Parts: sequence; structure tokens; C-alpha cells
Amino acid sequence: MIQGGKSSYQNLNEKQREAVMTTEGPLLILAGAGSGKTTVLVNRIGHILDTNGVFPSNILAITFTNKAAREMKERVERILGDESDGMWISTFHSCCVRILRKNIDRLGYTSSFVIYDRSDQLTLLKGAIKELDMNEKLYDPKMVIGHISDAKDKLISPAEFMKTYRDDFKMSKIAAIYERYQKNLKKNNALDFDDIIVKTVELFEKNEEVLEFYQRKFKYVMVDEYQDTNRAQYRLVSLISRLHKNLCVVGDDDQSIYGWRGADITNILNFEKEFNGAVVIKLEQNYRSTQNILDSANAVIKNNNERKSKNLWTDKSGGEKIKVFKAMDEREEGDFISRKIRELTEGDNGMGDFAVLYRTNAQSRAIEEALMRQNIPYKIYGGLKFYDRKEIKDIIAYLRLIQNPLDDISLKRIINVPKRGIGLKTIEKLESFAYSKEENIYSAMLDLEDGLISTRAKSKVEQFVSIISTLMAMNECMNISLLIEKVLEDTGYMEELKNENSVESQTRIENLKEFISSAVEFEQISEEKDLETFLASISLVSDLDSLEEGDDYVSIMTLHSAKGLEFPVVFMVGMEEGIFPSSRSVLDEDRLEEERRLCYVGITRAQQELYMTYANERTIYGRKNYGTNSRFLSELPQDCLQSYNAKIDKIKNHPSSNIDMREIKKNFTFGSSVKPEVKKDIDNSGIELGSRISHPKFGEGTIVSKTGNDVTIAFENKGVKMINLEYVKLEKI
DNA sequence: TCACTGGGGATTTTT
DNA sequence: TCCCCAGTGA
Repeated sequence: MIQGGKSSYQNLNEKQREAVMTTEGPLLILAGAGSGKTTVLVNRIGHILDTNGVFPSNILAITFTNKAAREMKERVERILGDESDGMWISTFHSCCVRILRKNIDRLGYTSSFVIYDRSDQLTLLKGAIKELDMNEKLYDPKMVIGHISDAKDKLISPAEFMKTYRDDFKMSKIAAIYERYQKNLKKNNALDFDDIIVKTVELFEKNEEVLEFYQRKFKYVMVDEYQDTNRAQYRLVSLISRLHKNLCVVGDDDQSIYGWRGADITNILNFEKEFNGAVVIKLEQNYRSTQNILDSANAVIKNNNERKSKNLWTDKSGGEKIKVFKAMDEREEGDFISRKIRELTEGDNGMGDFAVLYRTNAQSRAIEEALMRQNIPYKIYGGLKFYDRKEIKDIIAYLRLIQNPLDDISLKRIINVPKRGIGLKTIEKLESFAYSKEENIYSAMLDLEDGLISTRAKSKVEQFVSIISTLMAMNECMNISLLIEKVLEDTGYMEELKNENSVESQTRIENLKEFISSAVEFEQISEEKDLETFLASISLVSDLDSLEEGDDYVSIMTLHSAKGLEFPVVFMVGMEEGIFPSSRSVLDEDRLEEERRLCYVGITRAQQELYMTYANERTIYGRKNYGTNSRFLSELPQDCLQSYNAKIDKIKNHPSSNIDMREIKKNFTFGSSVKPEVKKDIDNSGIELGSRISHPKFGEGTIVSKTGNDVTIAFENKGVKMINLEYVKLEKI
């Protein structure tokens, strides 16, 4: 039945084969970096299908990224061909969207729901705060979104949230905002990213027969990157697999770097406890990197306490040493990298062999400038995403409104884009009118009462309605790419851009054209070709999906974005205390361990060569900072290293800083830009870890860490702040 | 309604 | 430093 079926398992190592053969019951595969987990998953799927009575449609494989899903799908198709039809290999989100489209009416939404991204969320949330007559200054929307998202990750409903924080003034206000926000989402027939998971769980828990349907369907469930799952995803997975119990999860606790996004590392650490009779298989043989690279990665990660022990090994012994370079500043750091790349491309390496990885996006500029100076082609991942561009968001807003007229957020976005003389006042009136009738803005616009708005405004609104309703009719009979062109034309959007005739408007037009071609491509490859599916698919993609390895350019990106990728030569830059590990994590053991895992992820991206660089002096947000080497550098084994010029210092937090971290976290404020007051007026020798000082503005505090001229101080009632000694005079107490 | 300005804030972000 | 947003004046 399967081409090359069993015989191909001969290429697997013993552990891998064991993982492939273990198909029944709960299975945890601890797959170290580069240990061939996708190969195992793909072969395992093939093996499951060898079993009598199992069909492709009985298999569900879940990944986090589209890229991973696509890769797995391709590889499965390669060994199974048409046999793979009907199998679900998709991301958590697209799998849930698929389920919701069918059944969400049971939760009071309609199947034409739209998906809100982060900026839509923010708009909606600000509206909710306003409706509740609260002050945005006090309830910072980003902070509130954080709390809401956190709650959703943990499946905490607004009501439960309220109950938990009944006695906490501020948090109970946030609970009220959460409740209103959720109500408004529903009113707009919209889901945010978190809802996609949460609502699916809700659907399953409230509708036994729906759950049963999927439980029966999916006899075998596989989850990739299990270390990144949150509570909600954990719940989802355990619900679906409860009947057959054939749940296989693959993950690496050492690569858990999304804790701050709600990923719950205990999901993987406690798997054996949660799922009775679970088998655990460790894949420790690495096929990617040299021994030196692996030794370094192992040595760094060994400093973490919270982990399942694991030791990567390879039969590729030796290899190039890890090269450490100390630069004067970020400019020299960049030049070192571009020189090295030039040098190595004289030999066997192509531009596509290199990646430059940094901790924060802000670091990309110095790197870009250096690469440009040497005329090195590069591609940057992250930063402003294609779908985040204004013109793309505008056209998407039009499409969303056409699909789902309940979507007030999209309507408000484009009602006056391009300018049609419908101003803020008019929109406000329309909104409160709609609100009073418990309707959405668009439907309110369909039958306007006389005298509500001026006749001038009224005729403008009617024009707008007529454009949209025509487009809605067109959607019924037209394919998407054509519809998009119609939208751009009929709304006057394209015309306005053309009239502007600037370089900027030109790129916007280019981007819109690219958007149209993405629609054309969608029409060619997708089974369902309706607007609904198109909009969902673009809400669920990221720029990272477009990364193609082997191309002739250097890839530059954050360490987070690099997870799952590999490159022959990797540069990890900005290896300085305060940058990496970030100054926000050095005070907290858990966060520091996550930074260390991020470092582990970075190191294990390298196949042959790894460079680590740091700078003495770095300008951050227009201010000079002086740094010391990252503690992670000092954790590397000496005999794996080759240093150009660096003497690596050991970094330690003050051991006896007997400060209660929980207390500090409560009112953690960071990076208050302390204005230059008194110039260098401090005897640096007076600043020691643990010593008590007094700050002109913040009062008394204790010094908890020190890097160059930056000291971090825990203040009695102002939380923790980082102070640059160059600008502020501190008095020793 | 729109263009300008000044203040404040600025990890990481698979979907 | 650079970008976003709220507030202001024409």
C-alpha cells in the first residue's frame, strides 16, 4: 500500500523507529533540536495508515506555524501520494476555524465571522473603555489586552475573571472591560486570535454531540511543538483525544520560548502525569550541527533547573570552534559580520547560508546598514508585516465588511477612506443611533431617521451604502481577485493613490497588486474559493511563511523567529548583559531561564559555524549604553571557543540580594527615561551590588544588578528601574 | 476635516 | 532615535 513503506524505516535510528512504531496510547516524544522529529512524524503517519481500518481522515496533525504544516503536508504527500487526501494537517488556528465555520451558530455567532488581529483588537478595546467611561490613561489598552489574552489562554471567562478579582479595584475594572470587549466582539460577529481556540473548546464542552463527532473522527492526534501549547490548547487536545487516547505530542522543553505568550511549559513537563500510561521517547541524536556547537548548546542549557534532562549528541565530531568577537560599538559589530560574510562567500558559501540573529528588532538597523555598506543582499523577517501595511489593512477592511456587515470596526476604518466627507462627528452620530437601536452601524445606515445628520452628510452616507451594497451583490457572483479590483475601483481607492503620485503611493499600489496576485494564487490552490475562506487564510498567515531557505540572500531576524530554521553559518549578535539576556529578565529566575532557552535555540540553529558578537558601547534609543558580555558567553565551554579579542567575564546576579521578587514584580516599571540631571558625579566604586542608595527622584533603593554604567535598582515604592550613572547622581546611604 | 506638533514610550509575537 | 497618538489651529 505504501510506496517504500516499511523498508524506509531502516533509515531511522532506533529511537526514531520506536517512536514510529508506538501508535497506540499516549506518547511523548522529547525531540531535541535537529533530531529529525518531522521525519518521525511523517513516517509515523505512514505507519498508522498501514493499520487495518484506519483512514487518512482519522488523522489530525497540529502544528503552530503554517510553514511547519505545509512542510509536513508536503512530506506526507511525497510518501503517500493521494492516500493523504482527507487528512487534517494544519495549525491550531486553522483547524479550529474549520470546526467553527461548521458549528459556531451554536454559540450565537454566524459562520461568516471575521478574525480580528491585534490592531483590530486594540481598536475594539479602546471603544469598550470609552463606552464604560473609563480613562485610557489609567487602563492602558495594551496592558488590558495583555490581561484579557492571558485570561483566555487559561480559559478564564469574563465572569470568572470578575469573581476572582472582586476585591481588587483595578482588576475588577479590567474584568468589566473584558466583559464589554467580549460582548462587542460578538456584536461584530468577530473572534480574536485567542477566541479561535477558546470558542472551539467552549463549543466542545457545551455540545457533546459535536465533540463526539470529532472524537470519533480523529482516532489519531499528533501535536508538534507541544512545549508551546497554552492551557486552552492543552484542553482542546485532551478533549479531542479523550475517546481513543491515541495522542502523540512532540516537543522540546528546552526550546520553550513563548512563556510570555501564555505557553505553559508544565504541559510538557507533566504529560506523563496527565495522561495515564504515557510512553516517553527521547530523541537525542542530532543530525544538524557539529559536536562543538552541540557541546556549547548543552553547556548553556545545563544552567537551567526546570527541565527534563537530555543530552544532544552527534557523530559529526569536532567542527569549527565558536568564534567570539568583541566590538567597540554596533557599527564595528556590523562591519565584522559583513566582512566575515564577504570572506566566507569567496569560498564555498552562498549568501543563503548565513543568518544574523538578534534579541530585539531594534538591533536590525545597525546590521542592515553594515550589510548595505558591503552590498550584501539580505532579507529581514519581522518588522512591518505585509498584512499590517495601511493599504492592505484598508482593502481587507472593505472585504470584511462585504462579507460580514456586522463588522463595525472595519466599517469605521474605511467609511472615510478615501475621503468622502464623512467625518468623525457623523460617524459618532451614526454609532450612537445604531447603539440606541441595538443594531450595527451598517444596518443603521440603511434606514436613517430624518434630522439625525445633515442632508449633506446623509447623501454621502447613502452613496457609501450604495457602493458597499453593490459590492456585496458582486461578491455573490464574482471571484475574489476580480472583486478586489472592483473594490479598489468603485471606492475610488486606487484613483486617490494614483493622483497622489509619490514614491510612497507607488509602493502602495505595488503592494495592492501583490495582494491581488495572492488572491489569484488562493483561487488556484484552495479547495474552497469563497471570500470567507480567503479572509480567514490571510488572517492566519505571517511573513515568516514566505521565508524560503537556500535563496541567495542573508536572512536577518529575531531569535524567536529563527526557531525551527537552520543555517550553515549563524551570527548571534548583541551578546551583552541587558540585551541578551534582556534587562527585564535578569531579576527573575524563570524569565532568565527562558532567555537561556532562547540562547539554546539560537546556538542550535547553526549547522557548521557559529559566531557570537558583543559590543562595548551601544546606542539604544538615542542614548549610549555601556555593556559587558552576556552571561551566556561565560557559560560556553572554554575548549569550544575561539576568541578574536574578547576576554569573557563571568556575570552573576548579586547572590545575597534578598529581595522578594514577587513584591517587585507587582509594580514592575522599567526603563523610565530618567532625564539628565546631574552629570557624572558619582564615584563608581560606591556602587556595589546590594548597597543602599538614594536617588534624587525615586528615593531609597537597593542595587540589584550592574552592567557598565547601567545599574538596576529596586526602589522602595517605585518598583525596579534601570538608571544610567552618567546622568544621575546617586547617594550612598 | 485635515495637517501639524510635541510628548511619551519603545522585548520577544508561531496565529 | 524614531514612531505613534492626542490635541490644536486653520
